[in-house]
Amino acid sequence: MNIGDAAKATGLPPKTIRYYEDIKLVIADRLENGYRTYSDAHIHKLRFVQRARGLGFSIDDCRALLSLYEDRNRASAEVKGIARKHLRDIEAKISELQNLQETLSHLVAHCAGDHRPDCPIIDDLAGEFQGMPRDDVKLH
Amino acid sequence: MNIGDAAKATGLPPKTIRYYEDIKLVIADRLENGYRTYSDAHIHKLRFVQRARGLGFSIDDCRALLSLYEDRNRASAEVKGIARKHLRDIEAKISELQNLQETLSHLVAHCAGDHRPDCPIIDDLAGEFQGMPRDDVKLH
DNA sequence: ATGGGGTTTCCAGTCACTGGAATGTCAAGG
DNA sequence: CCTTGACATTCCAGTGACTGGAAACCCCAT
Repeated sequence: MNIGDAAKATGLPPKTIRYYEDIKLVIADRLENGYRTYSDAHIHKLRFVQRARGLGFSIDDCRALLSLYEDRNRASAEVKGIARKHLRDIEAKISELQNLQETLSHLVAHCAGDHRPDCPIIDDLAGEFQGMPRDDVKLH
Repeated sequence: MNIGDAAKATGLPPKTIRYYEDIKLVIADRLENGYRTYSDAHIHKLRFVQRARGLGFSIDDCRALLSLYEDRNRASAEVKGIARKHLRDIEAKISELQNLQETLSHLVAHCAGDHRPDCPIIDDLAGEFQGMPRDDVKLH
């Protein structure tokens, strides 16, 4: 199985598979002609990485998870630790984005969005509130 | 006002301010000795960009918003358009992250997280469900 | 004149790829 | 046997938005 078939089997682009080899994440065997060749075990690992990336794990997380995956004697606590940390990151990101969403949707709601130049969005970005006049900005 | 004071006034690191000049976002004047010098108008623009970036607008968005900010005759509709698109992006990102969160928190909840090797997180990443045995993965 | 802090430029690195160029290999068809 | 086309290889560069570091320059106080 060479790289094109591996790409079809995993859904990863060939470029990405080569990249994963470059960074020593999943290393293929080579045929005599120099072509990469993929066994079922390789395909499994690539799919594993693909799923982990799809869940937003970093490449370094994937590296750790992959080595835990290959270790029959690992403790599940290690895996859970990585996953929990990632979950916390996701939750932090969500609430950060929700704050942005709230701010932005207020701004958008209060902007007439017509031909007139008055715009609360711009005013907010400029740091003016309650109709404070804007400093005259000199354009050069 | 040179770059260090501009940094203090805006909260942006000097490196970032230089970078913004590099990409022609906010261009300082120069003193005879080659030092950048910042007027109040420059500071306003930098703060404007900082706020917009803080709301997650891309540099390209910032560029557009900044030129609208400088245009007294702009229509607020343009600004609203940019902000609404950004809001849609944020909302999409939030729901994507919420899906991840749900999946991951289920997985974490079902993982014993102890010394034993059985781990539903790894099993899921490996693509196995309902206790299907894992293919023997040959390690090399 | 010396020291310390600020400033300049330029180059490289981050993360996880992605695009493109130049070259090499293989199987099928004429 | 030769060509064609689809695949493969490597290497280099670019993405976004900075950030770190090196070498050199400038200014002010002692």
